[in-house]
Amino acid sequence: MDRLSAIFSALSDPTRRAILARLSDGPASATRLAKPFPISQPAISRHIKVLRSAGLIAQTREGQWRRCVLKPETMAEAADWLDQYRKFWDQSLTRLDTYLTKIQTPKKGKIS
Amino acid sequence: MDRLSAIFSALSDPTRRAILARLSDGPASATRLAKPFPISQPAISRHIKVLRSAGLIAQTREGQWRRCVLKPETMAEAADWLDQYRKFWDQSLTRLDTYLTKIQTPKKGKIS
DNA sequence: GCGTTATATAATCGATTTGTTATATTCAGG
DNA sequence: CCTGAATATAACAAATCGATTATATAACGC
Repeated sequence: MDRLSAIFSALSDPTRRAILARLSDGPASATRLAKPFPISQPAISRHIKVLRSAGLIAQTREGQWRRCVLKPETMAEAADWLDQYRKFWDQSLTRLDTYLTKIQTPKKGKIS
Repeated sequence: MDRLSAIFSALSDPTRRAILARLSDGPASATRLAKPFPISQPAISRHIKVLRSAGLIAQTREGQWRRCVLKPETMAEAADWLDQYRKFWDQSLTRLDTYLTKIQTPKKGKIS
């Protein structure tokens, strides 16, 4: 699977998004991540594996447990893709487009 | 399926992302959307259905064909979710931030 | 109405996903 | 070493996905 598909696919599960949300408060072990969820430990382990395969988190062995941390640069890849479309919904950003258009066409008249 | 999951899931397929990319150039019929792809018409029809169910596109009957258009506000929902995490990766400035910084400090200087 | 075009739906198939329980691995501490 | 905690893996079942072919629906032009 291509990288972007893996990222979006990993994000398409509410449990995994909740795990990411938890990790935005700081690193945590898999056991701690599992706590809020009514599913088994192996199920969480697989969710973690999906997130790791997509590059959204990293795990480092730390003695007995494994510390999970966010890899935000991977989320940025998804955000960058979506940003291609930002101009279609975010009128306020047309300020930027206007600015860029201006500097690209320094003296000529209408920008429209 | 919850809305955000449906959106990310719809975005997790390269064919569907290509369809959205094509629609960013303007509305198109299903047949026209299908043209670049080596898969059957029903397969495209289902991809369109997935995108429509997620709210990423809309279709309006237009005589014999159906006009597909982007619904960018739905993409904004995914972008908004990701933006919660932007602070984790975006230490430096985005283009917009750079622009806003520039106009806030009109003194000029290095463009780099 | 008829044939053509555009599109959706149904039936089906194989691959993937998500959960389960059971078991293995790996480390810490006595 | 042995026990227990933390985590991964295996084996399996049910659900979903993405593709196919065949068929249905709806509108157009004659």
